[in-house]
Amino acid sequence: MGTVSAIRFSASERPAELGCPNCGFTAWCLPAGLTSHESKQFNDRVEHRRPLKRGEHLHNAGSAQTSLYVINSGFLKTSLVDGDGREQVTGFPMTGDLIGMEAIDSGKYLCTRIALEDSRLCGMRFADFEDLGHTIPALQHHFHRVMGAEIARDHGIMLLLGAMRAEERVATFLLSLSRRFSARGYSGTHFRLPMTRQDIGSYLGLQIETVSRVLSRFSYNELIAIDVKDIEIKSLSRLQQIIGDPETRRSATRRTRSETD
Amino acid sequence: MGTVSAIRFSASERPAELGCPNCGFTAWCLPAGLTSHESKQFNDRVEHRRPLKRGEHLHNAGSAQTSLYVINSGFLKTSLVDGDGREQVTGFPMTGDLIGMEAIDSGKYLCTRIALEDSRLCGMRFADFEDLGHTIPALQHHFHRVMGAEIARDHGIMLLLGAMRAEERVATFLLSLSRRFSARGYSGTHFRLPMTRQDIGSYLGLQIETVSRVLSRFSYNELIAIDVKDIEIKSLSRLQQIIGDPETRRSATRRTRSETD
DNA sequence: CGTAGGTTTGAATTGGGTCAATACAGGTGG
DNA sequence: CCACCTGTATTGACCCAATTCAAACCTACG
Repeated sequence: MGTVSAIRFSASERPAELGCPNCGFTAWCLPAGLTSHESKQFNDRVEHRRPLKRGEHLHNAGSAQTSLYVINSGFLKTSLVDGDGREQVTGFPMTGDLIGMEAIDSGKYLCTRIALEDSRLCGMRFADFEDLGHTIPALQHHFHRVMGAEIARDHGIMLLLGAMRAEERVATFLLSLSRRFSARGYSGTHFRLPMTRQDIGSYLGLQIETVSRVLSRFSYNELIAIDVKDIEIKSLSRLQQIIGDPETRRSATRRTRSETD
Repeated sequence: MGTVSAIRFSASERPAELGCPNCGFTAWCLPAGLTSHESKQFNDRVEHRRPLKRGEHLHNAGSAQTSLYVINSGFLKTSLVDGDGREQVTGFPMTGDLIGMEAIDSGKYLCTRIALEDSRLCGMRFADFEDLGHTIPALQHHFHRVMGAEIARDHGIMLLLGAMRAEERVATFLLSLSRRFSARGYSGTHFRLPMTRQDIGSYLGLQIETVSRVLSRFSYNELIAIDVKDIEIKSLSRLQQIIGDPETRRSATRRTRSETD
């Protein structure tokens, strides 16, 4: 469960033509549209990491090293623990996501990151990353967009936590996962929830019993089919309607199918 | 109430030796430690803005121009409005704060920003800002730290919204305002709340009645003295104890002074 | 195959929301 | 100057969505 350490290959150890095979950063850089020369520069700074096993911590809150990571494959959870031992899950980063940006200001990670399933990731020291940005404007710009997107995402979660009812929160969560799986080429309607009900509850500001009950209700009303962690979304549109519609809210809340009864 | 437009002075219109008098950006740059030459480069790109009157919108959600702003003086509120007209206040930026970063990704502001009191701000087009970053590494680094700090702040609010009870939220809010006023040289124990109860409620995920009741209770228990918007914090430490302490929570919740009754 | 952690479901409880009435402050115009 | 009005704040009474408490029930893995 300890923090894993980075493995840095020297140029000689790693065949140059291989680059970083299936490197998360390489994929992450694609939208930036780097030239092959820039791409090589970039690749040389990447710290390749051994895989994280399920349950392993990438780092804990307060630890001092400041690298950014891109998830190559897998699923993590990001959580804060406040002074009183209360946990708040702030995100579930998956393949292609950049993580660790909250550490830039203080030089310490402020949250703990744990693998929800066996994962692989690539890291880069933030100082190196910033250096590259100075010589590769496209990279810099891409980085700024990703940080801006993270801030926008966080604002969306504030809306969820501050203004939505339990069913809306769960529906929003499922739709968000659906979109993220779709964007990565997986099915957006049939997938496995890699996190526990506890994790979902913490993320959504709900108790586990509430999460469980809402999922059961959605299942009863045939919006989804669910077998513990295996979920199939049967109607994206009806799930979407749950959010913000007081009418739909009422009919889906009670244990009543929309037509019958 | 409409969006104000930027005024850009040409070099000839604006006396070079004046720079930007009391420019928010100049102050914002201080921690970056720019040389005077860099500072001048920077200053030349700042778009000076006319003051915002109380109630005026800096911009609305969806508007396309993407500048970053530093608040020179004053107080704003940042809020999202979702499809169903629900408002979520995501922050109360004040003097020295950098705002607008959520627009970098999509090129559109995702939230509305309104002046809570007469304010002045300086803006800079994001593209200009990024250009300067390429030639001034210290500026770039400072910007990254500020963005990272914003992400960290947002995570803290998620903890507040997802895991705290009403009294803890209000106590956290008051302490955060106290710290921010202190950091700017104002009193950290006696200040004016520039926002309405409605705004506070939206920010904290509570109804206005709840906000009002919690403040009344704090006042009854002599943690604070409050006259509508004028607030005096009588015990920072007891306010701090509210957060996360179930014992204190109970005794402060009921209308009972800690000793008497 | 046993057990610890995770999940579901029911019943009782409650913190905060909703509804309603009143109070109050700051304009505004006569 | 006062009378009026509008938006904001406070307070009380009641209610309900979500939590808490409790009891099975899985199911994964050592």
